[in-house]
Amino acid sequence: MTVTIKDVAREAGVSISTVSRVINNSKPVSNEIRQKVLEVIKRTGYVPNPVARSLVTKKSQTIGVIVPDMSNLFIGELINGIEEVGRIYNYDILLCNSYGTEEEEFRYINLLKSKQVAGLVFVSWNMTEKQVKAIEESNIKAVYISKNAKDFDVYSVGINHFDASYETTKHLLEKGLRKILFIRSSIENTIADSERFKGYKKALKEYDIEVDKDYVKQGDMTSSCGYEIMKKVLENYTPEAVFATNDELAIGVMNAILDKGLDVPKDISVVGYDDTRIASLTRPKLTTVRQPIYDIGAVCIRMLVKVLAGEEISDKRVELPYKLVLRDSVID
Amino acid sequence: MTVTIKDVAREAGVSISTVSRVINNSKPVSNEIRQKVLEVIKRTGYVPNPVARSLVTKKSQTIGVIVPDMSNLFIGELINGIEEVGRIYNYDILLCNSYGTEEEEFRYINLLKSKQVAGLVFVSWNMTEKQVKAIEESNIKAVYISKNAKDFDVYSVGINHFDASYETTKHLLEKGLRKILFIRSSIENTIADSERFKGYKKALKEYDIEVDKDYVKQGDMTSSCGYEIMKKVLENYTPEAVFATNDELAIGVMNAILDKGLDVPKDISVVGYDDTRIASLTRPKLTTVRQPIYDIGAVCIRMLVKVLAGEEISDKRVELPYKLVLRDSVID
DNA sequence: GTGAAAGCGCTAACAT
DNA sequence: ATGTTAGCGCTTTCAC
Repeated sequence: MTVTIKDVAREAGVSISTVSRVINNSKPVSNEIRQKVLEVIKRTGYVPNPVARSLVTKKSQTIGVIVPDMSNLFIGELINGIEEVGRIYNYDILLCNSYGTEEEEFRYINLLKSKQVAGLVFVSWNMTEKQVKAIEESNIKAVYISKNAKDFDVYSVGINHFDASYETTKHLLEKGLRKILFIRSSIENTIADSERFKGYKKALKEYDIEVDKDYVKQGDMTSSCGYEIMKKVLENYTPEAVFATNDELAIGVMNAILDKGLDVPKDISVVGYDDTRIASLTRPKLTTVRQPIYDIGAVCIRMLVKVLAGEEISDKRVELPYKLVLRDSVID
Repeated sequence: MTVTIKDVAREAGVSISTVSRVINNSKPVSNEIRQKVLEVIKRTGYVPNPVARSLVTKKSQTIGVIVPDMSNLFIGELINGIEEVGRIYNYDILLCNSYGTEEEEFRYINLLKSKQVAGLVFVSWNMTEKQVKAIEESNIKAVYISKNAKDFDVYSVGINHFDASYETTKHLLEKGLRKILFIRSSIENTIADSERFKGYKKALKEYDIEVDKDYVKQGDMTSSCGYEIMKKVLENYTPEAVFATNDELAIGVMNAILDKGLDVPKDISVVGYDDTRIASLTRPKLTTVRQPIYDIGAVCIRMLVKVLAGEEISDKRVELPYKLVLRDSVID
């Protein structure tokens, strides 16, 4: 049988409240009794029942995490960070895979509410006003991770995509590359131009280059999409460089170029985004914008813990350092 | 305020027991009253509190999943399957990342027990007797996913690694390749030769080739490990083919060969294992053993649900079909 | 077929 | 500083 608070109380010759006080440090207990209780707890191997605890406190030690796809290196690494740091604060992770569909996201928000999760980490490729509304109405404290989280008045963690994109584009420009194809994620949902696109535009402008519509493509963030886009582009014209907004996309692009018999980077330079593990596995190795993915997850959960504790947060948006990692897919 | 069973009872003019009966279908309720209760539930948007429910039933609708690494394509895809199918059966996923360390695994087993999870999916690269013991003692029903799960008398899902490995090695042999380097995972923990290694040996034997110790290497399952192993090998001798027991490893191997100025597959053929998403992203594309990863997860959770329901399971070990996927990394 | 009541293991007033 | 007690929201005997 599992040992309960009652057993401990009886065994230690005290009331259950005293035991409760000891395990929660909620009220002063004389040192003598505390030691006695602790001893019994240790001896019996008592572990407080979190379910009973949740029932009365109406809070669990569980944090819901909604992600758009588990089989994605970015998400996986993110969860590593969320999970590991969450564990330090004694929180568990209840994982929900929405596959990026709004319907599922709403279902999960309700589910998590009924589960009385303490808080929520909401990860999305592109978040919307509607989602924020739904989460706010549920009264679940949340921290967001999304490319466009900056556009909302919510707690969020990420990098400065504008700067990163600007710096990357400028790097290509400095290498003498002019005709730069930009591949962005499909923008349905997003309010305005993405930060990344803005950064791209700013860099071009500094070089007095106009944004050519033919040089801005969009699609989902998969390698096959990158492959198809690039294949089609190469049938019509040949850019000098491609800036893809994630690594998989970039690899798809690179493969399309390679399969066409062209060389990367000699004929066309390619740069990716994220620096997931595959970025250094390709040949040529991919030059890419490194996001500190694990840290984003870690900081995110720390932020949530703070919010849950009612601590004051100076800035709702936290931006971590990024880095343009120079490898072999951009001409030197 | 959230609406409780009491509210529904009052509103419907019945007792809470009756409400409980209709929501659980646990005992007959007159149709008239049932309709009335259902109507109130619908109108008020009542959702039973799963926490309170767990407290009394001592079971939750949560399934614990212990994995060795989230940022791994194999694991990610597996979780997709587990999560999606689990959801169908109304189970949630409580995710635990053990980083492959025994200590964490044991901590999680205890944690999950205290959380009163309904069941457990235990994923490990290489499971041990000790782990099985710990899980059995915890009394949590579990299904295992591990290369060597077959060696234990537990519920498990996977593919027939012996056959797959045999077929793959034979394929290389048939292509005229003789000096085949086999890279296995580090074998501490494992009782005997792995199924995969046995398959490799059987194929060699059929061709009257003796297993050469220099041609069997081991290490962890990362690309960098594969790279290092291969780099060192190439300093001493040149195999005709390499059979790596996962894709990342294989890609590391391939890169070491490429970086040395040799060609894949002309100089050396390489074959991987798993067919994760990166397998078709490399150039040359990787020939590999496809495991139906998503399905393994899906079948696994279905099996667990059955076990939890007390259904009879004809065979504790379920093996799904695998397939040797021919791409470009093996000479034709 | 339905209701009253006990109790799951715990926390948090309220007493003392 | 410690004990008593009332629930948290639900399931489940046990009566009727």
